Amino acid sequence: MPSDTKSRIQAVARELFVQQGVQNTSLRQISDRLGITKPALYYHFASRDDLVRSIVEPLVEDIERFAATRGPGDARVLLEDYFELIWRHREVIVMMVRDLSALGYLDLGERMFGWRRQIIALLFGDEPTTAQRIRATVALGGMSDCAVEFADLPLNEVKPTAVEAAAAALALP
Amino acid sequence: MPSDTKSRIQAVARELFVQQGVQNTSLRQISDRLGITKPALYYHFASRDDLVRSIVEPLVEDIERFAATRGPGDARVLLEDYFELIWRHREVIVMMVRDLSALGYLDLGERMFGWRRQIIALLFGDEPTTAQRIRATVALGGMSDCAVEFADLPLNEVKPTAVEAAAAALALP
DNA sequence: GTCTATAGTGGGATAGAC
DNA sequence: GTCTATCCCACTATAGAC
Repeated sequence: MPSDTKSRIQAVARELFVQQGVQNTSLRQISDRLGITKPALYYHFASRDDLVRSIVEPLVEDIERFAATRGPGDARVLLEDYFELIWRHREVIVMMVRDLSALGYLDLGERMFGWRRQIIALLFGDEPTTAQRIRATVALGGMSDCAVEFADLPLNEVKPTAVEAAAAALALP
Repeated sequence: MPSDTKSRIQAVARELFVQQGVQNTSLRQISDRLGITKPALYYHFASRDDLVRSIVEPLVEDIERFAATRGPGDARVLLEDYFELIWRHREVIVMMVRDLSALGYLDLGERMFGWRRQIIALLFGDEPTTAQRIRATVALGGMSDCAVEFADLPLNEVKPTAVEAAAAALALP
């Protein structure tokens, strides 16, 4: 029954963060919309950063599990599963990429770089050539852009073509 | 002779913005590094936003000219020229994408959407199918990511493969 | 063209009552 | 769990002397 106050705070905060950016959203705005006062937030979260972190965490955990638990396998299936992963989290991804510098304390820049390297390793092995890394960047970055730009379309109108384009960028057979 | 104070302010500001984000950089930091005081900046720029705008402007003008003055032509050449365009501006693009929400007052989100639509029109005509728009997003977004992620490599080590991957994503012959 | 001094604002955060 | 009241801080911006 996660409709307690803590969850409601997170829901409102996520909505405001996505709409207008993390930096542009104050605790005041969040508490106002909930009909409570600013200090009340501090009963549920130790700090503003703590609140932001709690919203980004599910995405981070999902991606890290994806990159860590997967073995080498069919590249096309990997692209499909990766697309579904970022599609599930596309709202938080919008929030993240639009405000990366505001989330600097989470080291997201560095960590994203690490995730991508792991996925490239699944595609091309531990020592990919520069050309392979470039192709993988077009493929993975392009799919991310699709999940963001076509966020309002149904998944099955976007995924097949996005995966097809990414596979072509990778020069998959 | 653009080594006057105004240009030096812009150079220092751009460097700090790229390094640590726009929102995370204060006028104080900029003036300190220049060895002048904060109010001195206001002699050269009407406001903080005005300074930021002056740094983003060259990129915006270049892209808008690119999208506006070009006719339909060879798609691969278009990809090549587009890549060189974003490569030239990759530092400011890093700054922009890492802090999009801080630049909300410049309407960059909306305008980027418009630029991309114009370039897609050059590739696929005025009424592209959804599939064409998805493929174009993978191609153009993927190339942008490359310009950012491989910013330290020489152009001719990145461009050929990035363009090749983008062309494949578009399903070009 | 640059300074000193300061106004004015808004944010995050805490103390302590209820 | 939520409130009132308040602190402290950093920032943008302006006024006015030099």
